[in-house]
Amino acid sequence: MDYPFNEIEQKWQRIWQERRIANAPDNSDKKKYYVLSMFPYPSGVLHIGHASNYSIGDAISRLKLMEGYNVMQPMGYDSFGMPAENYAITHNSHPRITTEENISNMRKQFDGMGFFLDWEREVSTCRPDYYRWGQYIFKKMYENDLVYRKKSFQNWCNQCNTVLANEQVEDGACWRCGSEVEQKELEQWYFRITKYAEELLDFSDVIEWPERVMTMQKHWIGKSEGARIEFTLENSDTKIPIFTTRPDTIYGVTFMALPPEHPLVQKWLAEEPDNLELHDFCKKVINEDKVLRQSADTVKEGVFSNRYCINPLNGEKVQIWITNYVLMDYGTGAVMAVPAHDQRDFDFSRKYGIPMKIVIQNPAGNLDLGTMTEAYIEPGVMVNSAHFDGMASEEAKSAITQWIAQNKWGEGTVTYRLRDWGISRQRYWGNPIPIIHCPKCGVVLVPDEDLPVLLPDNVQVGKTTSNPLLSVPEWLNVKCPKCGEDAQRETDTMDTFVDSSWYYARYADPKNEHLPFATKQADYWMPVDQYIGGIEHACMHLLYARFFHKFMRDLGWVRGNEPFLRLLTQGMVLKDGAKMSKSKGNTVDPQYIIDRFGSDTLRVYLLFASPPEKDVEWSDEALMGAFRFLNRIYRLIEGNLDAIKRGLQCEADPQKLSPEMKKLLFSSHYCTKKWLEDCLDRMQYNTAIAAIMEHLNRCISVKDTASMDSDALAVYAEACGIIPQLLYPFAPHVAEELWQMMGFQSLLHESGLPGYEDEYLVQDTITLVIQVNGKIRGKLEVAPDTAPEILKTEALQVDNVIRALEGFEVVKTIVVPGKMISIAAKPAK
RNA sequence: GCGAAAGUGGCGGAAUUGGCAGACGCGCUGGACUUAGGAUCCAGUAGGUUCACUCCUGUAGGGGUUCGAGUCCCCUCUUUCGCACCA
Repeated sequence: MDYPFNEIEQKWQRIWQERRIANAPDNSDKKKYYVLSMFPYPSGVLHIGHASNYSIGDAISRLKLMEGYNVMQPMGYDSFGMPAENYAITHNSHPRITTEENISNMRKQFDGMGFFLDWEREVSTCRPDYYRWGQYIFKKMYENDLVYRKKSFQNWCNQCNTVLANEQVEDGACWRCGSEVEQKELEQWYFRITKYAEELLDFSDVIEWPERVMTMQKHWIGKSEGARIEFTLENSDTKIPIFTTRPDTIYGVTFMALPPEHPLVQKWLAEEPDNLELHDFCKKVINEDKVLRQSADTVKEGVFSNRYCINPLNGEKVQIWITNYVLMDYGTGAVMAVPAHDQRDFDFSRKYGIPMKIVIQNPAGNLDLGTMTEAYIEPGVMVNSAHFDGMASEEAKSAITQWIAQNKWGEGTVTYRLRDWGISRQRYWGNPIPIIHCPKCGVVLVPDEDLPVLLPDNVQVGKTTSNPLLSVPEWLNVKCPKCGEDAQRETDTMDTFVDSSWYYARYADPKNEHLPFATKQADYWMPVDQYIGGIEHACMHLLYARFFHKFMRDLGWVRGNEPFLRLLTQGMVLKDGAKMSKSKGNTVDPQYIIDRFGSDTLRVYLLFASPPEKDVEWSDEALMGAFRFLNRIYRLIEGNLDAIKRGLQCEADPQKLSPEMKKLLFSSHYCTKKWLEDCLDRMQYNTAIAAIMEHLNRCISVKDTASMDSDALAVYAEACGIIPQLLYPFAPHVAEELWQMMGFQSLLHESGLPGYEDEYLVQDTITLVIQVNGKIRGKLEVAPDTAPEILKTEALQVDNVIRALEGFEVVKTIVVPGKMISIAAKPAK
């Protein structure tokens, strides 16, 4: 018979709810612990990935609860965005309706898992009581010069009518509809995240983040040190600033490389309408897929501009080329090309026959233009570089930078790969940007008292070819808050990553009607102690949230520099070696598992399969193993309930125990110790569960409880009695049930963490291994405190050791306390 | 191309500080039981050798350090991930 998981799970879910165990009070004398899992997009179905992710968070929460913390684990929905809008379109409905339906469906499934979640703190980003404060934060950023509008070239999909991020363009086509992506010059709203670039590189205030994530962010931010140098356009005052990390190569500049988007190039295009070569080239390059164009294997191309600029250091005339390999939005958008010492410039100059000049000689001194097959990019000795000749090139970097600064040609500077964050989206289902465009006053912020700018309901999503917001005149047309004249609302909505950049703070004070959250609440709850989510957000959500947090800190809203102290990047649940997805048809429905085996079984399976940060391959058989495990526990306790209950009233005299009971006593304490280390220090729940299994096997192997004396009963009851406590973080329902069956009145988390005593971990005898020349040749049962000299003597008397030493003489004997005796021997003469 | 991580039985994984490799689970083999169940219980399960004791081999491959290496060092291979014209 299977244990009645269904009944048990419903019962305890009801009791937890009635007792409000997951509703964390804001004012408590207890220390807080804030556990957060990344909130889901409300697809309407809880999938195995959610179940896995949230089972980890739940285990952590319940452990911290047992430890005595005031634990908050909230949940919400990332409900704005294209998926929600498209879902509504395909279901011929409105996203507000479909989203709320989906949320209520997901909520039921969450409840079925029995997660410890504070639903009174629920947030949903598409609800006005939440997005209002996103608009408020936008305004604060605007007022602090962190928001600006910029015209630039963007990936544009004609079919979807919106800007696409680079990663949403596949082989030059829209990832969603497959139509060709164009480059469109658009005015877009940007967040000045680069202002925090330097600070975002600093992780000294996080406690435990995966090295991998920090490295990814550091690479993404991509700090490089170099110099900004101004070249002057020939016969003109126009300056062309460049950025280089190699000022030591400046005497080797033979051409200047500009991208077609460069303002100077745009100016020349306008000046020379008949220059077809230039026009065709620029048009072609600009319309190329950004991703393709930026790939390293794209062939370098360019056209000569018929113009020159002057190298300020030596006054040399330098050809200006328009090329496809320079990026407008990195550095200054212009490159001083040094073909002899940069591979890209080398390739380009060989193709177009541009001169080269060696200015750094290799250590062998044999670098020669005639024989070079690739650029020499290593350090060396300066040559052809005026008074810097003879200097080591590494040294020359700073010397030349100084020389440049002294002569006011430029200065030493730092550039980041990180770009400002384009947050404009030309879609309906997102947070409206609280801006009004007035013909007279220009860009005007919507006054606080008019927030939120509500999304109008009466749009027909998917029916218009442009942003649906443009088709709602009563929403679009407003009076300017400043001058009262006719004006229009901004129709761009915000990237949904904006919504998720501060939700963790809203949970601290989710119902606040006057502020995003009160500082008092934030002071108590922030920062998040443990954050859990997928690694795919390493350079997006996790970076954006850190940026927001630092901004909110600068406003005085939060203390501390980091939003997430500890980060756990959980693995995925795979099936047939691939991520589960509807299109592949390899999904497993958690509800199906819960109905047949219960949520406790699903949780134990997921947590036991591997350490939390690793991927797990789904296995029906292994799931059954988890189910059998819980059944075995249930049978053990239910079947021996009388003995356990009696035993709980007894105290054991350790001196009077049989060897079997001594072993059981040891097992209880040893298992608890291991469990505590695995759960709290290492967060490795698979081995914690393995420890429970081992202990369970030991308990089950003890038969005949009927004839036990009171000492044995006490030990037996303790051994069985700790199991519900140890099980609680992983299978809370059945743990509570068994705990109650044994007669305890309290809820399990109120029992505190189980403890162990060192005195019971001491064994009468221990087994030492004897090695001869690194190979195991025997074992020795001894008292733990046996002196090393005695061990050495005894080891040499073991039969097998004697045999192994025949014809050898002992050179050295090493005793590793509690572990082994290692004998080194060499052949006897 | 650059950078990072990883590679352990038939499978998921364990071995925390260099100290009994394969804990625990799945699967498999043999047996017991019968309320015939997605059951339970017992025994076994890295490979080879042996009736058995023993012995030999074994943590991707090769070398090294050490009394002792899955663990540390060097080289090679494979896989995964990230970045990929960032001047």
